[in-house]
Amino acid sequence: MAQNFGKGHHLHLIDGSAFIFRAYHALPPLTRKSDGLPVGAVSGFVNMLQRYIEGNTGDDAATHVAVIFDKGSHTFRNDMYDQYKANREAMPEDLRPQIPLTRDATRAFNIACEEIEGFEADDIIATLAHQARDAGGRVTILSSDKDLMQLVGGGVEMLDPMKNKRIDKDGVFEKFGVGPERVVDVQALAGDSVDNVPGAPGIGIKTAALLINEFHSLEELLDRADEITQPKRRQTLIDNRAQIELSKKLVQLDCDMDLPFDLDSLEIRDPDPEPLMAFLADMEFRTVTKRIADKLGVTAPVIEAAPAPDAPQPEEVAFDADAYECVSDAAALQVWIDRIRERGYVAVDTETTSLSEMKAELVGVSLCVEPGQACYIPLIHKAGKADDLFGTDDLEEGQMDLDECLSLLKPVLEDASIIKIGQNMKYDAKIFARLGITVAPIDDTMLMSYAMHAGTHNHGMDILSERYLGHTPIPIKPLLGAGKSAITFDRVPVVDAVKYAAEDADITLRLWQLFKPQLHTKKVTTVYETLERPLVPVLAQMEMHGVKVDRDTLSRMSNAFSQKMAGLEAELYELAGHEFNVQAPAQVGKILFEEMGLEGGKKTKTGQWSTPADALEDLATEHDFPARILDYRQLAKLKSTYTDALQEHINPETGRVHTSYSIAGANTGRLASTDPNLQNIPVRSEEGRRIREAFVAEEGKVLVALDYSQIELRILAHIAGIDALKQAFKDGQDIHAMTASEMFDVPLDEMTPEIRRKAKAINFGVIYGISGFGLARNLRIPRGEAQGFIDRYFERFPGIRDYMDDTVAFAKDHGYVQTLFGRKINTPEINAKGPHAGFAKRAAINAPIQGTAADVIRRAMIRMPAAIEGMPAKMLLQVHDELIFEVEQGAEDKLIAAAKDVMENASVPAVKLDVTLAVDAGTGANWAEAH
DNA sequence: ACGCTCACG
DNA sequence: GACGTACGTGAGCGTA
Repeated sequence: MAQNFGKGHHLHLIDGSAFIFRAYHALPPLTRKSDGLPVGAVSGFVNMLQRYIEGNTGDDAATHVAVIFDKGSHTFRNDMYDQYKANREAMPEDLRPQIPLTRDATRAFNIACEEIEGFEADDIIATLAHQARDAGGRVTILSSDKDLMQLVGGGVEMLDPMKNKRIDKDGVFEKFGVGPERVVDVQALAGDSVDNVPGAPGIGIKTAALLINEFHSLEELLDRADEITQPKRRQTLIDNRAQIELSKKLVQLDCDMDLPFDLDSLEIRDPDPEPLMAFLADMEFRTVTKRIADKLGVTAPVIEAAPAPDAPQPEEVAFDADAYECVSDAAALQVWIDRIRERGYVAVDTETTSLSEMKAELVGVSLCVEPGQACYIPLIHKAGKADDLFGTDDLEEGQMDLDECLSLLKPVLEDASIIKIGQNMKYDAKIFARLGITVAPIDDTMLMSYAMHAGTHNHGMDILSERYLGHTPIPIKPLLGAGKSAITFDRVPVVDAVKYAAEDADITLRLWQLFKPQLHTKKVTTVYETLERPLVPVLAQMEMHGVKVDRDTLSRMSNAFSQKMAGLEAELYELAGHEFNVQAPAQVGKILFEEMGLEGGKKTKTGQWSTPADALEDLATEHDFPARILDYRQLAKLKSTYTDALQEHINPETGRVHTSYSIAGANTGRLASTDPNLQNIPVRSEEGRRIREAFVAEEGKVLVALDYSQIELRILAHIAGIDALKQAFKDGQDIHAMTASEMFDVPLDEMTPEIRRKAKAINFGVIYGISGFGLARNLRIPRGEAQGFIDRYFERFPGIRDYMDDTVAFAKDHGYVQTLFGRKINTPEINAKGPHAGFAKRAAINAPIQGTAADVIRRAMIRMPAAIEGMPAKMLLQVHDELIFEVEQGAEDKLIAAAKDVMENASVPAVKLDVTLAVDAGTGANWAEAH
């Protein structure tokens, strides 16, 4: 039979099961309205197929494609080994009925869908890949399954759809340490716990690769096993020969199956709209049906609305960008304002010329009062085209006058009886504040999501919309472009802006309707209302105020650094004997470990030499070169990240630096500071600390810094109930010295700095979920000794061990951990197997401690404006356990008394701690002095 | 865009 | 000696 498939053709093989499981885990458990059939995974699967089809263009586009599925649970491998895949978890109940639907979905898209009883999908993929390769075509396998890596090579590649990463021969080598043709040999030795392939006990991928590379093949290795030098390894291979040979058969894919179809039958076909629409309508997917209908240029079928539920469901109204209204005069806006007053709430979104609120100009405002009913009010869109070099700055016709719009909106935005809903409302509130409007009261969908979902995903609008509304928002990129040719939003034509901007308000309103009741069922309403939402106006004020930074001080330091760096550079070239890029770790590593021949060099996972500071420090005791590299790096860091970059952030209008705090950035409840990050200004080194001298108080004022002393250890003492620690804090003792005394049986008056240093490291280690390895590395002591310290610590403070065990157990039970104030931090990875496991455990142990400390300072910040009202003082910055104020000279004592009181009592009345919270204060003309 | 390195609590 | 490890962040640089 003549076959057409050959050179120039490109076959895509999609691992269907992988798609299904990803779809299942990525989406909430959606059900079909009419009968409650679970369809979440089908919906995700359909979306992934649609996205795949849309993305299949360009040079890599497939000419042939098939989705390959497993069929039946019993395969020829079970006949060889009855334990094969025996420890697989059963398929979730609500996924099982969706499996056949994914086949239907594939066929509905007119994509070939293949499965064969008694074989795994991997075998079909292997056979097809070989056939296509032999015919001279290209093959891409869309999967991240390492079992398929044996197929790579000769025109066959893999594509990890999750990371969008192509895996070629080099990629396989990275994973297995051998080429694709020896992958099965390595797998046979290493075994696989997921598939329950036994392999050789005690041998993993690393050792297996070593052996195979030495003996060239598994067969030769087994025949010559007696030549292996390590006695234990030799015996293992001799004893387990049969098991290893069986393992190889289990992992070896069958690439020579008799297939009842040929490659030509997989040629790409356009979807047939009729059956596709019928399938989607049957699944009752409203949004995706409409989107695909638009793509295909057909009318979407009408999907019957579900029988009336108690509350209007957000997803009942399809998104329709053409339905949004462009408001261009006062009369039209008044209609919207009447509707807002009628309802008592409105979703608001602003469009501006910049992401930086202190520079951004308001370009337009969107409003939404009901799902699907949104408008956009364009204000200053320019008429000139973006690519028109002589583009005029004349305004486009049909826009509202800015002042007129604001004067109409102001009473609504400030009306105490109308809730203004936003996604990241701090941004919009600052834009309005600069225009004289104080937006209140507010709700914020980003913060609602953070209160419910911290730890599971981020809280940007795109991700929330996709996850919880099943709708992909219109992307901004095509409107603005990217890179150098990017334009600002005021250059976007009004017709396009309306669709994009109004949709954002629409999405925000729908998310609000969905999230609001969920806050109650997830029991985080109090967290949202007392720890998240009230922080918005407080942070907005701090950010707008900014901190004064002295440009001359920074500029002088930059120059001094430049000179020193030039000197060091010359010295380094001399030492190396040639010029090189001092800032490129790969080149530094090459000089150290190849040219100079130093020992102990490690490589990173990308195969480059690794040159972190601690490794260089060890080498610096013997050699000048690494010492000078360290000197250079410190200066380069200080100059580029601080003395140079900070100058760029001085706002020309205010002369101050305005950071932005993200409330929902860190999973634990901590804030994060960006643009610039003012939470990592140097302090630990003398040279770096001087940068804080550039953070100054205004003429006639001083800076005041107030910081919690040992707050995390105090919280640990409370949560874990460690009486000795509590007592020490009560007595105002040196906590690390006390720990050292307990552990090493040294009386306090005989304490040495060295012993205290060890105890301090252990105290911190405990907060981070201590491990012998980590402590050993930190203290640079042997691992056994470190483990000994930890054992001793747990012996003296048994409550700590209990806290750790209980916390991990709680996380495994509930999928989250909690702070003392009820903040939930989700721990989706806690039941993971493998290297992920330890990571998740330590994060779970740390989160309640770090998170409670974060809650405490949040409460203090929220109460601060009222406590210092009337004082000539402003709160400027937060650095996790520290607050920085600017206050008129003479008023500092009064401020310190008031602010300290708020901070020390921040936990009450919600939580009464067994330990007191102590706050240290400092003042000065600049931050270095105040700290 | 991503990995490495390093600044902070 | 199977694997990789202290917790939480953001920014600048080099390399692809």
